[in-house]
Amino acid sequence: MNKLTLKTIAAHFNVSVSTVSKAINDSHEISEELKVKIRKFAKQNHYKPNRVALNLLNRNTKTIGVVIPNILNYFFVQVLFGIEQVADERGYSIITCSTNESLGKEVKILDFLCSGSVDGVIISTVAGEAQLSEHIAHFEELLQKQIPLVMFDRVTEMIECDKVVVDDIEAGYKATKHFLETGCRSLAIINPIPNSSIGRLRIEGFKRALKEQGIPFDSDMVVSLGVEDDLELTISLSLNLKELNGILVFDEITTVKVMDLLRSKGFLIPKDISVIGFTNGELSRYASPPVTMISQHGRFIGETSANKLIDRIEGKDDKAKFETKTIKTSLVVRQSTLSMEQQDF
Amino acid sequence: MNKLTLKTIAAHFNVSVSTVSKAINDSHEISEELKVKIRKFAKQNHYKPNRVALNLLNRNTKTIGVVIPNILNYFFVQVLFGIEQVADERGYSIITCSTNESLGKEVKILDFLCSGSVDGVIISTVAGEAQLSEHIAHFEELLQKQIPLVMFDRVTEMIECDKVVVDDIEAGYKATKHFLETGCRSLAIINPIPNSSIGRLRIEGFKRALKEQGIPFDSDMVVSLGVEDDLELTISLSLNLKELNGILVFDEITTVKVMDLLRSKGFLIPKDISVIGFTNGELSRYASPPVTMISQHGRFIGETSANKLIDRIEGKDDKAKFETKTIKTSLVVRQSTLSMEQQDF
DNA sequence: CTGTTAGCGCATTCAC
DNA sequence: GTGAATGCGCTAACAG
Repeated sequence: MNKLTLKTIAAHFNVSVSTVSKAINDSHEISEELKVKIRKFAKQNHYKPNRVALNLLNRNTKTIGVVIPNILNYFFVQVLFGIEQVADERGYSIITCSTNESLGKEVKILDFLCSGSVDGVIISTVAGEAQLSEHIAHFEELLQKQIPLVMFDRVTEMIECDKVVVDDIEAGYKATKHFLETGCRSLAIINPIPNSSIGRLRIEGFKRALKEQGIPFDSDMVVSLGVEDDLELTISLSLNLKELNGILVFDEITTVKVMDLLRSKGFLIPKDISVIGFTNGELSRYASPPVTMISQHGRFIGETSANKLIDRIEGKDDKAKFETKTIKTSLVVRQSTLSMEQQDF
Repeated sequence: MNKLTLKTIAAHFNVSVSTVSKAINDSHEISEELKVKIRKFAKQNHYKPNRVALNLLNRNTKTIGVVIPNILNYFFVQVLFGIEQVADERGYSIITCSTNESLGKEVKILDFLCSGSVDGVIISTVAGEAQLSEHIAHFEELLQKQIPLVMFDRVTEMIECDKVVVDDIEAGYKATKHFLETGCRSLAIINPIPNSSIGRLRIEGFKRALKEQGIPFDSDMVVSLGVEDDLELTISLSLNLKELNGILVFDEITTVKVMDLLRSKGFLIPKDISVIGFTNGELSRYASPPVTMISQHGRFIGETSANKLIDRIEGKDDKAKFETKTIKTSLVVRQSTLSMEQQDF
């Protein structure tokens, strides 16, 4: 009973394959009697049309490929969750690929995704702008094959497609302003994603907020942290913690690590140093103290991306020009920063 | 240039489709000259064989379906990570489905997965034993279609397949013993997965450890927590916190929530009440105090499941009887429990 | 009402 | 060396 196909059923009833097909699809062309017989048999034996065959026939797969840099990062999981929701509602499955922050793997994955296994792709690329200028071929292949593409979060201007981005300038501005408003004026940034353009944008917002208050920006305020770098070493080499009273960190896990480090060195948060992080996940909520965070609304980003992609796939906005949607962030104020009132005294 | 197929290429060179196919697959039957010409053209235009067509031809998809109850749960993400690793190494893709703890959705998903889109399935079922006895059909269909199936974590004896389980009895025992050894003898359990058999096993281990010390077990010690239940209300109705000195919680997020609650009621952890949780994720490491946890080694569970499934798919252990692998847990001791030394004085 | 034919894209016989 | 024919499982157009 391994393979139950139209053919098998046809043989069983001594009719033709197309008759069975029509019967199962409830065509009016087939006699009621025969239809009932066939459908009953099909139901009993759990007949299901082979999706692969249908995919070949319809030239679609009702599947979308999702490519993220790291599945252990809560932000991306939130996005994935949003995508999953929408995909499910609209009748699509998702095939998830993690690049583990490796450009090589990203190329391999995109190559694979070009081969007809998916109807469209949602990606947050691992490639920084420098790398992309040399290594953009894997994207162009997708575009050339007319496979709809939506980039989110880590995007690039070098590729023309729909995009869903966070308003990172505003996010950096908002966080910095909160520092300033609560009396923290000696600030630093820790950037664990130095290759990505989003870091640059957040720093842009940081600068803007400083400028408004007439505080000069100095590039020493920004500490880049490579994947391999030791947090403690890097920080002790680059920052004079005693003079700081606010640190902005660009991802969630690094945020709590920085807080651990500060505590172990005897600093009190937020009394001595305030901390604001990015990505409002569970870690921030239950860390001690609970962390003031920029929420990028990952789930909403996922939903937006998925809806846009599926619209594209289904040709709903066939002629519409590519669109970049900007998702506003929120500052979720908790106890790792001083309160406004506290500061007033 | 949308669709570049063998046919297109054949037309371009005025040869037959099969010639092109052979040329591209480097068959010795084709003249060197023509082969070079065709292959060069194919490369330049990024020809890629259509995977869907190949799937239909080979009757496989090199894809495995992964079904988990909740993608926002760190344990499952860890497992997913492990599966992804192995799948990638062995040339498979994964299609991820989340049931959101809904049996109805699980049925739908399994139904979908039966239709030939995957070569095998890895699942942690949402169904408790009671539900399964009424609702096992969706699994039997998979088995009947000879689609290899591996269950992990939340498994059931009612289905015959390969399984990867956590040694939950031992885990419950280990955690309880740690309480007892650090002087906590008045214990309680909070169980947010009351439908699942794994809760029962952990409680089993709990009882065993109590018995060894001659402490009677009372079913009031176990508090079940439904998805909709309010944590604070349920606890205040069921437990007398002042008399307790140890709480064992069966998942990670509930663990930190319980700790938050205890703190807000003025209890010190671990001085007044010790806490041990399940799933050793980031939350536990960075909570305050860092939490003593049972680690189930989710990533390893994922790797083991994926390897077993792919072995099955590729017929490497065709005749081998179904196997249940038990993964040992570890107790990761941190500061939410008293230290042994402390206790000695 | 039912069956025949054709084709989705590909690889694999088997003729020539 | 090259090409025609076959079939994976299915649907749709067209005959009967």
